[in-house]
Amino acid sequence: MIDRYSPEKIYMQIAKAIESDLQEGFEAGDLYLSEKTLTEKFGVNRHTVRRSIEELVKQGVLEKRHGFGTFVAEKRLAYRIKGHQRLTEAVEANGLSVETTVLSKSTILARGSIAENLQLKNGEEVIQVNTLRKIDNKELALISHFLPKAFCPEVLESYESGSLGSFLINVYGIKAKRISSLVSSAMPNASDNFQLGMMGSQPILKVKTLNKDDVSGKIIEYSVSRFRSDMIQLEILINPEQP
Amino acid sequence: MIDRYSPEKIYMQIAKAIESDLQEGFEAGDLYLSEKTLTEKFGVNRHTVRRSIEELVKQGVLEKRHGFGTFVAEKRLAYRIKGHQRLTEAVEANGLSVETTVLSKSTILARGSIAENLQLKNGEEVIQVNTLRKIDNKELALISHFLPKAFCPEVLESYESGSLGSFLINVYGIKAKRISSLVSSAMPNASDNFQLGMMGSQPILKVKTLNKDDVSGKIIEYSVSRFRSDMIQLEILINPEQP
DNA sequence: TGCCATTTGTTCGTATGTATC
DNA sequence: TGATACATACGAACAAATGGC
Repeated sequence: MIDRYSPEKIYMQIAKAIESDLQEGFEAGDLYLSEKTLTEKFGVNRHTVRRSIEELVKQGVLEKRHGFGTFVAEKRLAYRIKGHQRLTEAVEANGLSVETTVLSKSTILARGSIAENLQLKNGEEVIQVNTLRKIDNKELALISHFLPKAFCPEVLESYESGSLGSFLINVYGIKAKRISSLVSSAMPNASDNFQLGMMGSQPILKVKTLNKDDVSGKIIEYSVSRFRSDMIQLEILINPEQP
Repeated sequence: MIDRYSPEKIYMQIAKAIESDLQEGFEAGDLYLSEKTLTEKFGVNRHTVRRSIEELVKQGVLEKRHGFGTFVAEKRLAYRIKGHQRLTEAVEANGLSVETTVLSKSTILARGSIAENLQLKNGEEVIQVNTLRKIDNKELALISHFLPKAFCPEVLESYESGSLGSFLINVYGIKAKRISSLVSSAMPNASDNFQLGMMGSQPILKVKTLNKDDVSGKIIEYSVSRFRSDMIQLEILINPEQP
């Protein structure tokens, strides 16, 4: 099963063997074989097996839980978010509902990129709201919203759940419209990993969004969203109605 | 220096120690201490040092080269690509030039997502061109272009370098216009890593783009770009000229 | 060219810690 | 509490890549 004289590293040979093994007798969510079992099956050291599993975890094929075992990773659908839609609208267009949890609310002082994006002076008060979005009971995104406090102080007191976009419409009659997004990709930090239920081996898609009041044109929200990359694709349509 | 009775793992203590060490006496690009030196400095096993370095590589703080050593990672600028621009235009707008290398050209038969996106039947001939884009002599992106062979067979024979967009203008008088992009994030495979000069610990930003002929409206190119996430941010402006 | 020292990469062995059920 | 499984750490040896001589 293992060719010790091959130029291909043993841990890579095992990783490939496990991958084809998975396609034959395992389904997503199944508990996979223990390190000990694999060690005996392939006749190698436990560290070598661990190295193989590490590769597959990095590829998103397997997931591990300390003290319990190794699983076959769930294959997740990718949701398409159209450029001009807000997250909630886009997902609901797919017939799914988004569950929003407010993780924290606080007042901070504007500085750096937040001040710059909201067009505020350093030191002006900003409301920060952190929310977790779930679809189908699976963590999808962590969003940090930043709003000028002078503009919508009620958010700090009254916003508890649901779409922040809807809240702004209901309370202020303001329809936030996205004017630009900055998309990048990065590895999640420990806190992101924890809150998104990730294993640390998959990247996140980071989207910084600027929303303005559709009527006055004033910037009312800057947000930083961190999406699980295994659950989302952003679809960007370039000026679809223009000649 | 190391507290063996702390609940914090030794490799994490060392990772933090190295990180502050870097801020004091090292600059980006510097060769860092060898594993052997660190082993002696911290009085731990080499595996433990390697585990610490692994963390920092994952964070993008350090980079390694087999047989040579460990480096302090370069801090790279993020280039902003506006939604409606082609890559070459956008980067040149920043006063930089893009170097294009054609890695391979071949004819393949349309199937799956390629057939679907180019609106071709399964089995129709498609030209695939793989290119590497560099800025400032640094690898930025790998792009796989797919074009219907019936439409532009000359690409296979004559396209050797430079922007593919310019080639299409020069030879056919056709201005390709991007109509949609699908953005996602993933870990690179071994080949991507190699060609982009990456170390395997950083994600890539994947952009699937559909381009049509501005005049006839016919779809003429489908491309899949893999950007180094440490060098690029995509800037998306949503219908900027509309009310 | 080839050899050598250095450095990172892989593999084995062993022991102990920690989480889960 | 005990059994099982993954996590951390130490020690040793050899492989593979690099750069200099």
